Amino acid sequence: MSDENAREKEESKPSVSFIEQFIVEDLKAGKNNGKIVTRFPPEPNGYLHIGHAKAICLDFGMAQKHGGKCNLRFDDTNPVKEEIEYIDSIKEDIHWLGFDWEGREFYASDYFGKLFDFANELIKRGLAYVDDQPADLISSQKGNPSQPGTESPYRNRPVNENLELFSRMKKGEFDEGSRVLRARVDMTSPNMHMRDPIIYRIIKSPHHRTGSTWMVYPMYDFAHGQSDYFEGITHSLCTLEFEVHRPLYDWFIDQLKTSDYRPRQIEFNRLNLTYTMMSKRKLLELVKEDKVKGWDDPRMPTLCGLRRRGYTPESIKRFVDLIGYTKVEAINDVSLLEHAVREDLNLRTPRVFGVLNPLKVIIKNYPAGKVENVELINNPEDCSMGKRLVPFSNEVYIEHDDFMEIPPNKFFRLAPGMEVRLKGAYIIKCEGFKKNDKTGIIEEVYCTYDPDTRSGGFLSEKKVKGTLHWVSAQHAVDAEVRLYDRLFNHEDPAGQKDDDYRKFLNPESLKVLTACKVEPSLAQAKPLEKFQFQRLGYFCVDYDSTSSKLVFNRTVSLKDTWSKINK
RNA sequence: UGACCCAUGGUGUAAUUGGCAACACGUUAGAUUUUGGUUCUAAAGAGUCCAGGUUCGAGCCCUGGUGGGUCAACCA
Repeated sequence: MSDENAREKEESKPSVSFIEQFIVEDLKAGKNNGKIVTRFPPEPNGYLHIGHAKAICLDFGMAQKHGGKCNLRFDDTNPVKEEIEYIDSIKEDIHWLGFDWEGREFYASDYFGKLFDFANELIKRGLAYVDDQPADLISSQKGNPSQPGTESPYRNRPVNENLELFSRMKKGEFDEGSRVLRARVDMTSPNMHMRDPIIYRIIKSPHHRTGSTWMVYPMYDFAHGQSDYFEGITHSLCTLEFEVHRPLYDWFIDQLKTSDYRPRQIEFNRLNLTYTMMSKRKLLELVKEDKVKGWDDPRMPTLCGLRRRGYTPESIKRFVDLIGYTKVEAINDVSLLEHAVREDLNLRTPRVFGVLNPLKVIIKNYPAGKVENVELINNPEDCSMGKRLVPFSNEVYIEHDDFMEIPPNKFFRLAPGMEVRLKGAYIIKCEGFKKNDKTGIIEEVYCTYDPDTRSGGFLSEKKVKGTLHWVSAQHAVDAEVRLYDRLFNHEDPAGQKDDDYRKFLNPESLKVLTACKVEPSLAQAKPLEKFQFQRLGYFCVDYDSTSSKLVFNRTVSLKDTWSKINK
């Protein structure tokens, strides 16, 4: 690339999402005193997944880029679904991604008092009322999207009565489901959310933070926008399905605001990935039904699952950056995510030798008992990562797939009469092999080596078509390797209605290889340490295996051009 | 028979706001390579859902269609 091109490429500005355009316009117009404050508002009812990462990158990223702040706020308005366990995992995952809320850790439950006061204020203004009807009746009175609703008989209840009933609801004098507080908006609105939405319901389960102080809890619509307002949020970024909630969001803000300040809700498209399912509820089912081995199962799209699988925060952020934010309901190809992780791992991981499916090669003319340490470059992409010594001897393991008795065309590896280089060591030639007559399985391969072809040596320039990775048999470290395929074999299990996603579960999604051999240097590898097993893919050391062996999770395979040739 | 939102190569996004449709992934071919990886080079692939309109000029603005999505939890 010429200097000019390089400069041009570097200078070409990254495209700016429509959201960022809105933000820049607002800032320019001096809205909200020219400040930007965002928030990331998870409900603590599950683990964060890569879809949340998309939101996190936007919420924290926009604030960071435009000199603002981003709060962490737990949307904990429904005690029956929420648990403290999730709060800790959420915080850990956000930090892992590399974002920080700088101590601004808030909870919707912090505002229960203010929210309650505001509800009473609405009642006094004739904008809210207690409805004594059961859920199904209220629901049917709402009509349907093409037919207006009808008003509740309690809609015009006197203010004092409303005030008293609501106060008694709060104290727990009534049963769950017996009464609700509704905003008095417009039963004929074409927008269902404006048809006197329920804003408070009676729940008697204790809340993980406020205990049994409250017997009434605000609904999402009555908590979210107001919480934004209380925190001084300027841009409330959420996913597309909340678009129809925006008029109601604005309606409450209108009742609440006392100055020019007002938060603005902007919606963007949710992340969908092929062969992946992102519904928290269904992910929870997978965990509970033991379809996977926990929230951090490396096949899960959760951040802890991806982390355990070997994904880096950088690769996830890069991916999010690549897919962008729009209002189109897109389905993103997992291959783009895999590209992002390969791109990152290629630069940062040391290359090592590991053999997943060992086949013993005996080098007949190499002195038994002799050991040479051959020098290998840890990472050709980054020479600062140095070199290491790997022991070589007369018996080595190679990949079973790297030998074929009858090789097809363009097979560049070992076969009778063929020569290959053992990377970093010698060129060897196959002179014979041992085959089990009953099973037809090749059990050993016999070779000779050419002493002059040692890497860096006299005839090291000699070319052969294939270069194999290997592990000295006597020095090899036993290891277990877990290969993960996609969890679903359907491109879009997320699009399936109800619980259909189960029938797309891929029974082949986990393969455990227990006879693997890896080079001795790996004996000291630490949990979550990442490597590229030469010619095999990127691997990550697992952290809590039940196996006594070293366990590796395969993050992702290398791009495999051979299988394409083979087809 | 409603309201709101959306529509650009196979996929995801761009298009200086009305000026020759670009980038990434993927695909194909070639070069390099002691990883069939990486890197590099090239190619194929959309004329922007449809029909009108405004304009010298429309992916972008207007009108009308078509297709898809969201909304009728005391979930968020």
